[in-house]
Formats: sequence, C-alpha cells, structure tokens
Amino acid sequence: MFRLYSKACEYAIRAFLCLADQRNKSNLTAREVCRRARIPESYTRKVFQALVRGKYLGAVPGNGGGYRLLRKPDKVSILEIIQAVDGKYTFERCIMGVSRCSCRRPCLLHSTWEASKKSLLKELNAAHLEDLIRAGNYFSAGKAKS
Amino acid sequence: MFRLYSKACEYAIRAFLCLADQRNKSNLTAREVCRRARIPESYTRKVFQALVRGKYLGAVPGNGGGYRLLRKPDKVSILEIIQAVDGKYTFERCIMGVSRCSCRRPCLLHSTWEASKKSLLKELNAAHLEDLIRAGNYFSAGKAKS
DNA sequence: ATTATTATGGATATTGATATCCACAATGAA
DNA sequence: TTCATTGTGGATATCAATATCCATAATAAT
Repeated sequence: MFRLYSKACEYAIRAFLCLADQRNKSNLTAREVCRRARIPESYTRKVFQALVRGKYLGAVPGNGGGYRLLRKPDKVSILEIIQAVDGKYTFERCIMGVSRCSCRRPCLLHSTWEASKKSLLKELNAAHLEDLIRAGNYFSAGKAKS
Repeated sequence: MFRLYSKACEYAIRAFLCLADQRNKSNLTAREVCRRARIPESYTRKVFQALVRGKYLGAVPGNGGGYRLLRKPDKVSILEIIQAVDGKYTFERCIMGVSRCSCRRPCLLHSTWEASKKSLLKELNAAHLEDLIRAGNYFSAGKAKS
C-alpha cells in the first residue's frame, strides 16, 4: 500500500519534533525522547544512530548524556528528515520499477508521476520543524499505533 | 522507503495497459499478459483474481480462455486501479500512523500532507489507460526489475 | 467421453522492514 | 578507582509483502 516514508522515518520526525521543542534546554536521553514522542525505544535507537552519523543529532554517552538537535528547528525541513532516514533518493526511484527510467526513456507513468512529485516535494520542503510546533497541535497529536 | 503503491499494483497497471492495448481483440491468457508486460506470472495471477472479483477484469477458464478488460480504457484511471488493488482507502491512512487523525484532531503533518495529497490524487485521477497508451511510450517502457 | 487448456484457491517459501535483546564502550559522579 | 548511567554495534526475532507451487474446477476441441 501507499507509504510516504518508512516507520523509521515516522519515528524520526516525531523524535525531531520532540527534540526541537526541547531546544536550548539540556539534551534528552533516548528513553525520554521515545517516551514523550510515544514511539518504540529499542527500534528508534537504531534510527538515532544513523542520524548521529548524518550530523543531524549530537550524542553524548555516559551519565547525564543524551541527544540534542544540531541544527535550528526553522532550518530543518520534513523533506530533509525523510531523505536523511530513507535515503537521499527515496523519491527518485521509478514508481513502475523500471531500472533505467528517465525522461529520455520514460516508464508508462513517468510524466504523470513527475508532475505529482514536484508539488509533493515542494510541500515537504516548505514544512519545517519550527512551523509544525508553532501550528500548536504538537501535544495534541495522538499516539502512533506501532 | 517511499512507495506510491504495492508491487501487486505495479503489475496490475502494466497488465491493464497490456489488456487495454488488446481491446476489441480476443482475450489474453494470464501467461501471455505477463509475458508481454514483463511481470512475474505466478504472483500476478493472484492479483488478477482480486480484479475479477472487483469486476475490473472478465475471466474465461478452459481452452481458449483468458482475461479481458471489462471497461473502456478511457474510463479507467490509474487512481482507480491503485484503489482496486491496494484498497479504496490506501491514501487515507494517516502518514504519521495516528489512528484517530482527522481535521479536528490533526497529526503533526496533517495539513501538510492534505495539501500534497490533493494534487497527487488529481494527477492520478486524470491519467487514464487510454492516455498512457496514446502517449506512445507503451512498448518502449522497460522491464520492471522484480 | 476424453483430452488439452486455463483460471481458481489453498498452502507454503522467501525477502525486506520492523522490532527486540545483550554485551560493550564512553562519560560523569561519588 | 568504582559505580551508575547512557549511547553503540552486533545478533537475532517477528511480521507483512512478495513469490512460488500444486491440486482442482471449468471450458473447448476432438
């Protein structure tokens, strides 16, 4: 079925929003982030590791340690998070599974999808963590059903 | 990662285009459709079964039998095929996995996604089998990598 | 009626995404 | 130094999507 992004990515977005909300305060442990964001801890830990390697998160091990956002919430778009977790080219693969699909050798849905994708990416690129938190539904957002 | 639709759906679209191209001629066996569309036969057979139940395809068993499109190619949109295979509500599930997400109780990405989805569905609804075949890239479309 | 052909439905195998667990390294506090 | 705390990395488990196989039913030709 349709999926905009992976589960790992869903958790990352929720965690980022949590960490963005915590900005300028002390860092948060993985346990605490996952508790607040209501996402599975053991799995999300793996996601964090990748995000640390990608320089999105800073990690401090040991007593008093935890994670913190390395970039300003108004500079991190949802599109960036998706690409950081699901891969830079997650939206570039041919939706018909044609390996050598391109404008010159288009698959059957190439132009249709190109048009749709353009507006999709535009929206995702325009949505920043800061905006979503300001929108005010941060704490009312329900639990993700894992 | 991102997926507009399932593999089953990808095969259905390719098969439908093949059957639409065959319109007004005799029906085609599953084997022949899959050979022409370059999709795995054993799996696609299962997809056909569902499409027969959904009244999209007509099936004739026995010698000389096969499948045929029950509706005119200019009346079948890509969106319809997707919904027939992946479920009518495949685009309606909350992308944040929030079970009770709605306009009144929006998830963090609700409005962002609603805007994106609107244009996406518009494109998919406007693309009909007839159009895609007329576009002329039907036979040049490469093999899907299974 | 017999045979060849074709779709159907059930059962099972394979694969990738998701999820969990545990030993280990790193850090701060006592 | 010793201890509690916390992130890291490897291994493994679980689950849903994908894929394959086989016995059976339906149909046409002979």
